[in-house]
Amino acid sequence: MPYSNFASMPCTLSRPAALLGERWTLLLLRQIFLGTRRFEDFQATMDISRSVLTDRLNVLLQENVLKRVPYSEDGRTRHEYRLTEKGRDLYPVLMALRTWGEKWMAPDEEESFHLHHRDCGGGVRAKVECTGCGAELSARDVEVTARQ
Amino acid sequence: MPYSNFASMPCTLSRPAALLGERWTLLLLRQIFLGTRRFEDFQATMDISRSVLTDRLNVLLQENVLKRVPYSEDGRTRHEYRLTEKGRDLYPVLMALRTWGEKWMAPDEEESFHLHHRDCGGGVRAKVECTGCGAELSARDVEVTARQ
DNA sequence: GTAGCTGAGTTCGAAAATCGAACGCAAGGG
DNA sequence: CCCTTGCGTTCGATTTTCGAACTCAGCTAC
Repeated sequence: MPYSNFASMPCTLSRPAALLGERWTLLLLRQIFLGTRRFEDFQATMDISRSVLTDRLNVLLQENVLKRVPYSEDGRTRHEYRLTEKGRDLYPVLMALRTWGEKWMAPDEEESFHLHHRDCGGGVRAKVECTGCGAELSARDVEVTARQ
Repeated sequence: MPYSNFASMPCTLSRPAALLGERWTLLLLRQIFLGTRRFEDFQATMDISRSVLTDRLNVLLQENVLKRVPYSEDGRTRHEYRLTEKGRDLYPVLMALRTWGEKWMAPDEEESFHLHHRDCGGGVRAKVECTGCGAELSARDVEVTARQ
């Protein structure tokens, strides 16, 4: 099976993993969550090649993670890339990566940006929770019943 | 900046994103969390090319996400790939992908495997939480203070 | 009106990553 | 011995990515 076929696998983990597991896609989403919206700005801040950037943006548009929104500047109409609701819902994925990165890849390093809850100023952390009892879960607390 | 340089960026989100954003890596981790441990089994279930599989396993070994553990079978010593504590801590990342996949990529589809909390039988869900007040957070509840 | 600038891509040859198939190798079994 | 198994390595062909140049539309200045 080529990599691209995972995009159509009947598995709710494989398909997101294949989509976000393409080179640049996670880094592009990071940049978007940090507020970048325009082609030129992605290109400048990430130093990605323009053709690959075009491709990744188009994939995310097609998946309805991003939308192109027109706006005016100097009387000219341009477009910017913004998250859809589906895209905004990827926030836990990015935060899970960051929570992991803070714990395991930067023990005594300054964060390059700081996040806090608007309402109370608290920090931000991703976690896995039981929908039944509300307990926080680790891999070992969870049983897998495979169907394939 | 080439893609690989993100591996040394001083950002606790970029570096995990660059590591897990390599092709196959997320799918490989999925397979590991589902219990696959041996080279041949990865190769068979994912149909990844052997050389790339070798490379990805080595990267994850080097990052200390996986460890090679000897075991005996038929009196022969072999090795299997298992998660370290650092690796097990990636669980929220995978669960965040799955939570997203269930909501947005499979509205009326059977799950290909089922997960439940050993203790109470409940379902599993990833979320982002405020470390101050404990509220569940979405992207819009969080303020970013960039330092770069 | 025409020359230049700017944002947003497109094109294309070179370089890197991935693929698949064959090969290597060590340990056991027959 | 020769065969099998698990686990890789090697290598030539294909696919992706890279980087630099090119295009194009809509202003802005002259």
